[in-house]
Amino acid sequence: MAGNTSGENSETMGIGEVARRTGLSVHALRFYEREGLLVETVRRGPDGRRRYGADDLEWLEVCIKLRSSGMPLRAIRRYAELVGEGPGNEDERLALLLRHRDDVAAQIGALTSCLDMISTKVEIYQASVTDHSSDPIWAR
Amino acid sequence: MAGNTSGENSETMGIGEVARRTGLSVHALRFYEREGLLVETVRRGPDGRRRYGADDLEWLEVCIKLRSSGMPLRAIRRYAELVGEGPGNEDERLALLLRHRDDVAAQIGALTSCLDMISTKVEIYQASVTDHSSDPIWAR
DNA sequence: CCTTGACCTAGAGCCGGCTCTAGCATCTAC
DNA sequence: GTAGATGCTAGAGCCGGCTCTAGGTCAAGG
Repeated sequence: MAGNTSGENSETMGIGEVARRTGLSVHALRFYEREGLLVETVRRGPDGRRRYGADDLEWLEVCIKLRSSGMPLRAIRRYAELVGEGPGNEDERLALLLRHRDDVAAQIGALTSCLDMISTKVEIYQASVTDHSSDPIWAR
Repeated sequence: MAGNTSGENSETMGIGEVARRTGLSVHALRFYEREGLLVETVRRGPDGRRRYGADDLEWLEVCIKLRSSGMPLRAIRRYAELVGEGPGNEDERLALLLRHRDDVAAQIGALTSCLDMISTKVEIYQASVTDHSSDPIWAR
């Protein structure tokens, strides 16, 4: 059996295992690394293959959350750079996070307003589906 | 003065005016029409130019809300088709809206969880920025 | 030995959703 | 009658974010 495919609690994982655990594709993992999202490039085994540790996994989960909340790769890269530079730039990290927090809050607000509209339409259509006489409602 | 650029309450508007009012670009407006998002193709003036009515504007606002909540153009097109077919397919419109409503709710859920993570980090960094002694915190 | 499977790099390709360009028509105001 | 604004079409281009391909390495197992 090649690699550590089924390694449940191995100290370091191959890229396939990380893909399984994070839900990212191996392609995406290599892509993220090329794009500089990973604080430091992943360590390699003596065979030149990537070996991920638990810390890498944790950081990837952070990246995934940032991405899934719409942070562009550029910004995540910047954050990773700041983290990689070590202590001393907490103010900049904070500023970046605050900006993104506002952004996410705004997204939630916008989505909530969309949800309202959709729910209103849903109610209208539910009425027109159960009660056929309300067909000619001017609903779109 | 060409067109009805400043028409505040004109019965029909040119594409530029609609762009101003919706925030979409004229390019995007023509693009949306080509893509079939507009229920029926926009009426034209005798000069061959698009004339938008208040109903078009309302529909565009719906499209904008659907788009901004992440509904793909394909789905909006489908919804527009259903609306364009007139009464009789309310069940299908409803199904489509319900699917999207679930989707939006899920998005809000995901974003809220991201917001939590970000807020946690914000707190950590706010502490480390005000209180310099907490620098060596293992924060990322 | 040879197959299988996990992994590697470099780089091309793709998809959604616009955005922009070229080249032209029309209208109004000066 | 010409400048400037507004509009038209067809189609090319762009950007972000992956995704996939080609061609190869390496280790274990049968």
